[in-house]
Amino acid sequence: MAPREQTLVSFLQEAGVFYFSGRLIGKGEKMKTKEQFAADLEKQFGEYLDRNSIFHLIEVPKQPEHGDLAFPCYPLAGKMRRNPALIAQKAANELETNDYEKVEAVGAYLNVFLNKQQTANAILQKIIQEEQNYGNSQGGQGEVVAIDMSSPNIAKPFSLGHLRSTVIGNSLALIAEKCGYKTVRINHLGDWGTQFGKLIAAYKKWGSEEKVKKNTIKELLALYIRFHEEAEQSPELEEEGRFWFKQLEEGDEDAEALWKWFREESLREFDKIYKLLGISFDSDEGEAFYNDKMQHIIDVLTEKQLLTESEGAMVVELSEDNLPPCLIKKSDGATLYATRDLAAAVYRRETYQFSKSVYVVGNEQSLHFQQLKAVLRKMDYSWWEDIRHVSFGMILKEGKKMSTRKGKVVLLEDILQEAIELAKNNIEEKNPGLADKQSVAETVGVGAVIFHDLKNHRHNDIEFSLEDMLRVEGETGPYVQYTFARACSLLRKGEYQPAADEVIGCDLEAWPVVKLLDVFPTVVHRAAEQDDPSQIAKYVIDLAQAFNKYYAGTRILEEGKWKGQRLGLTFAVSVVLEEGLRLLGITAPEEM
RNA sequence: GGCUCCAUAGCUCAGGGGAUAGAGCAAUGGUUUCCUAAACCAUGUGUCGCAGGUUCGAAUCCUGCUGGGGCCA
Repeated sequence: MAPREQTLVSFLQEAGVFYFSGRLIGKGEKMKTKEQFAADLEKQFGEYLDRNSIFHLIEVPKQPEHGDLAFPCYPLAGKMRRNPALIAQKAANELETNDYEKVEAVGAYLNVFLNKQQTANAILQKIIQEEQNYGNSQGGQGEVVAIDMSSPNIAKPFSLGHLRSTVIGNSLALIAEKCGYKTVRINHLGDWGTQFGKLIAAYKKWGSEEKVKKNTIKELLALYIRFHEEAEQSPELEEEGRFWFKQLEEGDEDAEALWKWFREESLREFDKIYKLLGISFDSDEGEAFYNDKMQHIIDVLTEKQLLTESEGAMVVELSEDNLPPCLIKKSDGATLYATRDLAAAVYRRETYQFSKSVYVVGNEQSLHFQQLKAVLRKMDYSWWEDIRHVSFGMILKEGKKMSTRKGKVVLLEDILQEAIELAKNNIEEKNPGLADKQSVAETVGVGAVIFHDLKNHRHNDIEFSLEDMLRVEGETGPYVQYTFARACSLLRKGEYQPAADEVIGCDLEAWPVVKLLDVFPTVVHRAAEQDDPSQIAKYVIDLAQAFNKYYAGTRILEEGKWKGQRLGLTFAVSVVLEEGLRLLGITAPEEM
């Protein structure tokens, strides 16, 4: 276990939160009840199982008719040499029933039903008091997480792969912040490489300033493609490209001015997307930034005698790690990705003093990151362990990797615009009186695209489907947003005022909702531990489904003694849905 | 060839030792004089890729195999 995680665990334990076998149980009534249940069982079975083992065995049944907590008696059967069903039966009879609503033996299981009034009141009060701070923790206090995310290539379209990196990285940052960490979002732009030599050459031949200004990415991409097409006929073009890259490397004014200009214009276009996504960065120091920081790396490697020569190139041998050698310098003296990333890692460590450095980069680069860590370890940087490659699957088209070539790419910006357009049509159709239609449409359209990306585990490849991305019904972002908007509408119409001292009860219909609300902090922790935003996306769907079911069956605004309580529940749901969406980087509109 | 990831309903995916394997989409039918129908309800579907092993118990853990993706030479 990494040191950082140890601090987290010990902190949580101090705070009264308990951590058992990777499962984090939030502080609160339910946990106390689980503890209590374990203690009660220990009284009966202490000579066969200790309390900790009992606690482990207790589970939350999938079927509600099996109660809120359950204890399987199979393990006892072996030790006691008795039929497990009989053990369960006997335990049910002997268990003090006044602490629980109901205790039941079903087969080998001992099922326990909690006191709904009491439990619900505790959970709902907590949420009503804490509001958006519900689920916060302080495990990362004083620590910094650096997150390498997005990192598109200059002069190329913003691909869907970069979208994944962007939204996953942003969500991980938000989750880390909720756990008390400081974060640094780094946009490691692909702004260097031989392709810029080619681009400069192509621009000098065929480019137009006006066109590039008007439509930067498309124009630059067209120039790049034309360069490759023409180079097939006239190979001397390649030579020209190399010449201009050399000029660029040597600081030729003309070349540098063009490069800077390409970079700025591209960034300006990317910013439109980032603005729509609601994401900003703390640093956009890309590959070029490390040009003057690589020699230092080579010096250190040389000094530590880690470099070996292989076919004219300089490499770090990693056979002891069962890895191929890491190329540091090519035979022509040019440095490589690895060298640049080493320089970046060192720079980030010195600049941010991170306790964790995360790279949200595709699966296909996992070997590269293994090598990076191995080399850092050999360089005696103790923090090599704090580097984490958070990988994700690819976007596929017809089962294959999407090709960026030939200009036949789907532009993210077009997808976003289409999603927004669709949302706008829906508003016109369903809620034409809505104020601020455009901004709600943006929120919902963008929400659909982000949620679609985050709802499944990062590791899975995604088959590209515009239809799926734009879907707004079922397990989607707009579904959750809609549920939130409905809850807000109820609170407005019911003129809900939070009353901290009011006791909030719970009927049978609301119980599944309450149980889900209780579990939110646990879900946030799991998402943080596993670097997995999909945990939160799935949770928020579950909660929305549970609330919609409740809504369909119960008249929340009906006058009467329970109205205030139903609104209290509605408020708690709205708080958690909004916060859950926020952690995914999605805004929840109050009306839609 | 080496390393790695994946395989669950027609499709997209949950579930990561325990009770009858679940959602969404798609299909069909129903629900609005009533809190936003982007909703809710009902109906059908499974050799959990194959074969062994561990266990009282395996979709879940281990090994092997098959098929697919990716990375490296």
